[in-house]
Amino acid sequence: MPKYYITTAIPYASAKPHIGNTFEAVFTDAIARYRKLRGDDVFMLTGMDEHGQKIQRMAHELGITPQELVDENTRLLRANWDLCHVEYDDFIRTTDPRHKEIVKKIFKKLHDQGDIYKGSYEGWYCLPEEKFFTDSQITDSQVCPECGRGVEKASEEAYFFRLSKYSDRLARHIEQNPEFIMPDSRRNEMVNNFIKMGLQDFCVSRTSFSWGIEIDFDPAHVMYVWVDALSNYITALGYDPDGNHGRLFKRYWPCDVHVIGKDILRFHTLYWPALLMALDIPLPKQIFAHPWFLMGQDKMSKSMGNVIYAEELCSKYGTDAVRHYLLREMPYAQDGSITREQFILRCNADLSNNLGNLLSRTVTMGEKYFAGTLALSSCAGPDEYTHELDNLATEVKENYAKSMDVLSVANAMQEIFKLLDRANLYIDQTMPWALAKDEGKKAELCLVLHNLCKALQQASVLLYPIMPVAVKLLRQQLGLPETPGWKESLPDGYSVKRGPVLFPRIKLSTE
RNA sequence: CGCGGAGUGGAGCAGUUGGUAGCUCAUCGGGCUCAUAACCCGAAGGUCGUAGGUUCAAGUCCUACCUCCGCAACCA
Repeated sequence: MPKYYITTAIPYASAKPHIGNTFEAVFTDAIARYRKLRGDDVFMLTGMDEHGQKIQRMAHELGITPQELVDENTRLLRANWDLCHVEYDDFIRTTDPRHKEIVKKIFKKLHDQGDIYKGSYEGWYCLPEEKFFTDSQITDSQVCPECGRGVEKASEEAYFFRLSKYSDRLARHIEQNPEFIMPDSRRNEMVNNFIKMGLQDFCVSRTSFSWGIEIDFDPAHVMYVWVDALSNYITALGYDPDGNHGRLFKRYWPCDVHVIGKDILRFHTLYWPALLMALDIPLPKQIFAHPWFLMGQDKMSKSMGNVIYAEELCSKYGTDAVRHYLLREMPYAQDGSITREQFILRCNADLSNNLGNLLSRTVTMGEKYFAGTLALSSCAGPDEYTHELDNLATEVKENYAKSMDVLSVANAMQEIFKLLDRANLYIDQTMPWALAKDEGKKAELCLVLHNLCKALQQASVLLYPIMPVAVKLLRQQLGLPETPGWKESLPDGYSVKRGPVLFPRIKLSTE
């Protein structure tokens, strides 16, 4: 059985999860569910990044300990994942003892072999904010981008990782493995902006705050984000710098795909691979940087007050509708857009009118004309329509798989709706209500309903990674096992039973 | 001249290797009644950012320009 290891990035524990975090988790979950459906041995990892100065400050301002703060935000994140039916295999927190212990060993090993060295960090320092800023953040005005007060050049003793040493190897690897960074445009950004200019060492420790993993051999320092956070992908699997790796690491590493946001591309495509090279373990096969959701045309931000949270949408319209929207509307490489109106229109068109209504009319006719009991044996033999539907279903499934295989989820979903559209048309073409009036056409009528149930069953398989719970409800009405199988087919005999409306239409006016 | 994208009917988007411009929503007309006022058919609507070029043929390649967005390192 092929293995498949997939991860989300670990969000920073400074705030409750917004719709972008939710998207990433749902997207990753959908891919993981798809791979499981295909029969892979899947391991999905997610977690939380819990250290750093910002956490320390926030906790201080709130009058609580950093640990209390991250405990609460991690709880919120897991609640969000649960709400959205994100089924992960492990959740790693950078404050977990298992993580800290290994990261310390990693840091020590890298230091001992000379990949980490002590130097000094230079930047623009804002005294009142106690923060460093880069040249590009300061512009010409020489004021703090956060508080507007003056900044001055300052330096601080810090450890650095020798990224420069791995420049050439990294460049070669990216060139020889075009699928390593996806989409293409993101790879180009990294290559042109960084690789070609030669990589600079990066800072991996700080002395200006204490909420981080301690560096045992130099207690004045704590680890700065990179070594700490990025390592989560291997510490969770039981990686051991001494070589006594855990079972999971042996089974699942190297990672098949790290799903991340486009904002942290650099760290995952340059820093992380170089760290792995230094540790002498294989690189992940792919880093996929997904785009962002915009609120209409605008970037979502707390200061603009236009941030959307999954909880609200889920409670109003249902989790599966939210998953459907997020996955359907996020393009492969460009930012997607979400507004309340777009959301409602999309749900009504795809879920209520197309999918839900198709199920509804099919099951109703099954009950009305056959008392809910359908059997292939009482159907007429396959006709032209049957072959056409079967061929379409085969084609849709193939295209769906091709798209899902390259993480193009929105395109895969379009395929499913081609089949559902065709089934809705099929009803009008065959007019089962007319067949029902003629006792002599009972077998023909039976075939129509059987073909409709078959189309719904086929669609349910493909929809499962997207909307697991709705699919379960749909299949109940068709008398099928709750969980679909990739290669399953409709049984010869089954009974349909009308259930609650799958996706009630949402009225725009009530909002 | 920093780098990478995007600019397609009212709106949102598809358009792999160049060969009659498609989809969803909205609009208008018609059909049907099994269904969640849902479903089906038809129509109107685009000089595919601008200007050139290559080609028998370009949204699809080349050049220039305009507009918008992202990236531009030790920033979580």
